[in-house]
Amino acid sequence: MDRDLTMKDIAEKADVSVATVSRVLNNTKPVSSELRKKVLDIVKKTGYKPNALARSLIKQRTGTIGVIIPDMDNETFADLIKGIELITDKNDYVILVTNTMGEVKKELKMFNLFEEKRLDGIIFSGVSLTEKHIDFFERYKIPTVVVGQTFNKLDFPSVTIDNFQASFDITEYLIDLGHKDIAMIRGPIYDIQAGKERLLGFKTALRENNYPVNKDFIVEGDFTINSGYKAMEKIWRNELKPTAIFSASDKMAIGALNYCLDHGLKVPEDISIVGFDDMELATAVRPTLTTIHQDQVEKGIKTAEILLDLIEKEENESYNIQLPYTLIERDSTCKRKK
Amino acid sequence: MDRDLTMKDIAEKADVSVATVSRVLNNTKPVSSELRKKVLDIVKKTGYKPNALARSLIKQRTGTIGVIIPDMDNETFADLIKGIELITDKNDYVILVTNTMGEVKKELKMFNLFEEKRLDGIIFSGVSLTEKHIDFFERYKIPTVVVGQTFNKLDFPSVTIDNFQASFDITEYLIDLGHKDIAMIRGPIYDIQAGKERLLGFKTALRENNYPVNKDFIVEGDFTINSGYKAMEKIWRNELKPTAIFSASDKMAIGALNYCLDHGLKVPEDISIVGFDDMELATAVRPTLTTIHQDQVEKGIKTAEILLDLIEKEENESYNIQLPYTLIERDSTCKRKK
DNA sequence: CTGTTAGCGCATTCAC
DNA sequence: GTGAATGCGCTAACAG
Repeated sequence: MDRDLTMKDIAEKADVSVATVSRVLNNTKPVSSELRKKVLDIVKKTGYKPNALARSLIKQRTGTIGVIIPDMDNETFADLIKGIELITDKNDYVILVTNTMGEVKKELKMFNLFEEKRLDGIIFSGVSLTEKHIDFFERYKIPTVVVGQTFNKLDFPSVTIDNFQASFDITEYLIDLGHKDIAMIRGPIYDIQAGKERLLGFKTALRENNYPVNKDFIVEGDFTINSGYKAMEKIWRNELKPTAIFSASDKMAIGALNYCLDHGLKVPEDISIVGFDDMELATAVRPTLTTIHQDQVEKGIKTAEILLDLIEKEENESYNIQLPYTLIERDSTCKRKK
Repeated sequence: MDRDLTMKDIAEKADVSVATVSRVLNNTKPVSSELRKKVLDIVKKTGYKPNALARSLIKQRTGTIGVIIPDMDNETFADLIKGIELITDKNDYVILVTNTMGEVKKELKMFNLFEEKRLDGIIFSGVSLTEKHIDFFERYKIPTVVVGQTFNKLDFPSVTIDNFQASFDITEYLIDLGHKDIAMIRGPIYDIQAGKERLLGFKTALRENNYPVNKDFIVEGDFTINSGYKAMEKIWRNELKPTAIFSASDKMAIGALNYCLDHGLKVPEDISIVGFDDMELATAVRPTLTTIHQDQVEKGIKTAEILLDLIEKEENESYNIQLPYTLIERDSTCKRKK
C-alpha cells in the first residue's frame, strides 16, 4: 500500500502552507476564498482524508466511546446499543463494542484497552464489580455511565427502570386475577437489578397481600429459555401446583410456557404465565405473553445523552435515572378458575 | 482531568531514557534486568498506560477493524459479530461496530470515518453496492472481507453458504414428503443471497420435479415476523391452498406459523412450514421449526480469520468460501395427508 | 546494552 | 490573512 496522503502533500500541491490547509479543513480561522477553493479542489481531486489519529493526539479527544455488555446476542442489549448508536452517530462519535460474556478477565482487558486508546467515555452494563474494577476506576477518571444496574461503591450516573416496582406491579396483577399460588422463576441474585430487585418486588407483593412466600415456588434460572424450561419442570414437581408463574425474563417465561405446552397444560386456562422485558419473542409465541414492557432503545438513548453531556460539559454529578415501564396484558394470563 | 502520564515522565522517574522505557514496554530490544525492573516498578506504581494513538501514528496500525452490518438486533448478525469478536479479541484487535439499518448514507459515512481513523480492515455484510461504494473502494485500498453476500464488481474475499443449494434441498425435502402445492415467502430480490439465490433454489427444485411454479404462491416479505404473517395471509387468499410453505427466513416462517395458528389451521397436519437460518426462535415456538441450520458464529470466525490474514500477511487473493449448512427436521413438517 | 534524535500527521501558537 | 515553528506521545534508526 502506498503511503497515505498527508496535509503536507496537499499544501504543496495547492502551493500554500499546511496551516492554511488545516484552517480550511477545520473552518477554524478565516482564509481567503481564493485559497480556500484551491485547497478544497485538491482535497477533492486527491481524495485526501485527514488522519484522525494525529488529530486525536493533539486534541486529546478520540470521538469514540467504549461499550461493554455481556452479550449482544440478547435482544435487550442489541436494542440498547442501537439506542446508544442513534445518539453517538448524531454527534459524530463512534462506538467500540465488546461482549464480555460475563468474564471478568475480558472486562478488565477491555477497560485497559479503552484507556490506552484514550476513548472519550465508557458505557457499561451487566458488569459484576470486583476490587480490580474499583481500582481501575479510582485511578482512571473517565466519563462513565452505567445502564441497567447501579453501584453503591462507585458513583457513576446510571439509567435503569424501577425493577422492584415493576415486579411488584405484575405480581399484584396476578393476584388481582385471583391467583394465590404464584411461583417465580428468578434470575441470579448477584444481578442486583434483574435478579435481586425483581425477586424483592415479587416477595413484597405477596407479603402485602398476606400470601405466604413458598420457598419451593421460587426457582432460579439464568435468563435463558432452557433454564426457564428446567425451572418450570422443577416447580411442577411440587405437591402443590401453582396457577400462575412470574418469570424474571421473557426468555425464561417462554421456557416455562414450552414446558407447559409440551406436557399438556393449557396456557392460560390451566396456568397463567407472565414475563419481563417485552422482547420480540413475547409476541412471536402463542399464546402471546403478558409482560413488563421496557424500552431498551430509549434506555440507550438516555444513557448516551448523559455520557455525551459528561464528556462535553464536563459535569460530574452522579444520579440515577429511572425510565418508565408498562404492564402489557396479552394472552398468556387469565382469571384463576375456581 | 490531569494531563496524562507520558513515557517521558516514566523515564525521568526511573532515571533512564524514553527509549529504554519503550524497550522494556515492548520487549523490542534487550535491556538490563536492573533497569527493566526499575522501569516496570514505576510503571506499576504510577499506573502508566501507553498512548495507543501515538503508537498507532508511528506504526501505521491501529489494531481495530470496522464492522458494518444492517442491524444487530437481528440474531443472525449478533452471532456473526460474536464470531468475529472471538477471533479479533484473541489477536488483540478491537472492533468498531455500526448498524446502518440499510441506509446507504450511513454506510458511506462510516466508510469515510473508518478511513480517517485508519482502521486496519473492514468487514461488511448486507450492504447494497452503489457507485459511491465502488468509488470508495477503488480509491481506498484497505483489507476488506464481505460476509453473507458476494459482489461481482468488487473482488473481495467473501464467506457465505450455498443459499441456492440449501433452498433446493429443503424444497426437495418438502417434495419428498409428498407436497406438491408449495408456496414460498421470499425476501427482496436485491438481496442476492438471501433473496434471489434462495428463490432460485426453490424454483429450480420445483422445475426439476416437473411441478409448475405458481406465481400466486410466491410472495415477498422483508424477513420480519410481521411480513411473514402478511405474506401468509395473502397466500391463503388464493383459491388453491398450498400444503407446505417454504419461508426464506425463520422469522417470516414464524409469522406464517402464527397466521395459521390464529386461523385454526393445524401445523403440520394441515400445512407444513419450513424456515431458514435456525435462529433461537426456531426452537422457542411450538411446533418447533424445520429449517436450514447455518452457523453464524462460525461464519464470523472464518470471516475474521480471513481478514486478519489479509492484514498481517498482506495476501491479496479474492475467493469465496462456502460454509456448510444442514437441514434440521423438527415438528413443523410432516407427510402430506391424502 | 543505553541515550539522543528525528519524525509519524496534524493543530496551534507566534510572527508578519 | 498567511506562513514558520513547536509539540501531542511514541518508536526506530543512529551513535556510542
